[in-house]
Amino acid sequence: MSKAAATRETILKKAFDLVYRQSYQATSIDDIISQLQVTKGAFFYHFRNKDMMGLAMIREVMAPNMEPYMIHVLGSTPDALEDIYQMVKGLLLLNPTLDSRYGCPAVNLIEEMAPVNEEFRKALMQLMLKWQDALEKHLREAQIIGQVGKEHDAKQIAMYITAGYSGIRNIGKIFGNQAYVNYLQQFKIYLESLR
Amino acid sequence: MSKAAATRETILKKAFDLVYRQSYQATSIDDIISQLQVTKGAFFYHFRNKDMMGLAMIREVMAPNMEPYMIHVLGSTPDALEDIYQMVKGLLLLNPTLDSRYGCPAVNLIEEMAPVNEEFRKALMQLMLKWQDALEKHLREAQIIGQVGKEHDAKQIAMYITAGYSGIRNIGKIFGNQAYVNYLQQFKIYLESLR
DNA sequence: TGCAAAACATACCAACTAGTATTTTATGTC
DNA sequence: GACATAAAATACTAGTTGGTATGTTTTGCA
Repeated sequence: MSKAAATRETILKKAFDLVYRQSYQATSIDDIISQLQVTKGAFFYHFRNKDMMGLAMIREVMAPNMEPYMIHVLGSTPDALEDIYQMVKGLLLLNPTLDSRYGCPAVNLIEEMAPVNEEFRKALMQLMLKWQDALEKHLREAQIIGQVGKEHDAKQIAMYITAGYSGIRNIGKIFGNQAYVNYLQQFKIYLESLR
Repeated sequence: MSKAAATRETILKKAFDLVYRQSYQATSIDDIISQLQVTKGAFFYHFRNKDMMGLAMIREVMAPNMEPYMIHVLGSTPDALEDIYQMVKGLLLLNPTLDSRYGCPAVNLIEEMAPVNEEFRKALMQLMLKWQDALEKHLREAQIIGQVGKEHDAKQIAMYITAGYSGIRNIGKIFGNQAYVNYLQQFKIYLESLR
């Protein structure tokens, strides 16, 4: 990787780091560059403005980051519903980069930016669709091999699962990790009802 | 009500209005007062600083506002689970003051402020607890009269329901009202599994 | 009716914001 | 090694922010 590409990448990664803890709008460009050996000239050489940087952050940091935990993890056990349970449990309790206090980077950005910036909304919708589509496909395959009842709507279930995850990320911000533990118990009950 | 109390109230209500659409941190004091016949002197006479106003807004506008739709509505049909379904449906699809684009005022504020301001976190936790406690009580009564299985944990279900609601408010910001309709179908299935 | 306190109005400030204009340095290519 | 361009550094600006200092008006009440 060229030095220029490395500069661009460090900006995006530091931005992601700060945005996760402070929100996008509360993270200033000065915030980002002051924690790196990067000046404002470099920042605006690589990005036309702050929003272009934010969109690049979604596509080049957040999208690749989520794949292993939200998509590739599906298929790691013999049981499809257990896979899904483990995916959510992994995200909530086992992922060392995520903190109940700060929630989920994607959920946070949707909450903050979708209503006020149409380009962010679209980019974040792509992110969420990638997850939902993977879940839907996983559920359909489970229906074929008899692990999930054929009477259920895979697409709807996929959306319901992501909604539940988003929601407990919100509740977790006020009640902490204990909310995750309680949620997972009810989530398990829900998943079992799909067999 | 005294004129001074009225001034205070209009500030809080206009703040709520703007915060709902723009978020708390993106709503400036100038924003609020410029849309009213109120000056900065009046604002800082009634509130020590912006955050004290925000906390007053939670306790004096948001908390009373939520009660009819989130608590008193429980008990309006003969069936406890139908009550809960209608409550969520009412919030998502029938409430004219809420918009899928902007989500739910309480969920938004939790998402934004809980991680960065401990006082906001506590005030919002009280808000959420009031809802969860009402749901829990409602579920316990339903268990006694045989409308909900006694094997279920009412407190956990109450939290799970609020998490689901929070989550679909998030998803709704990117997919719009159609997400609400889909969610409600799955939510109904979940509720029925509790009988 | 007088007067103190409450309620508000006005003018201001220092810190911070995204973004620009201009200059300097690094890098690859012939 | 010359030269063009990419990459980055520096200094600046206009606008916005929460908050303050100080002055004026309104209100309740002795």
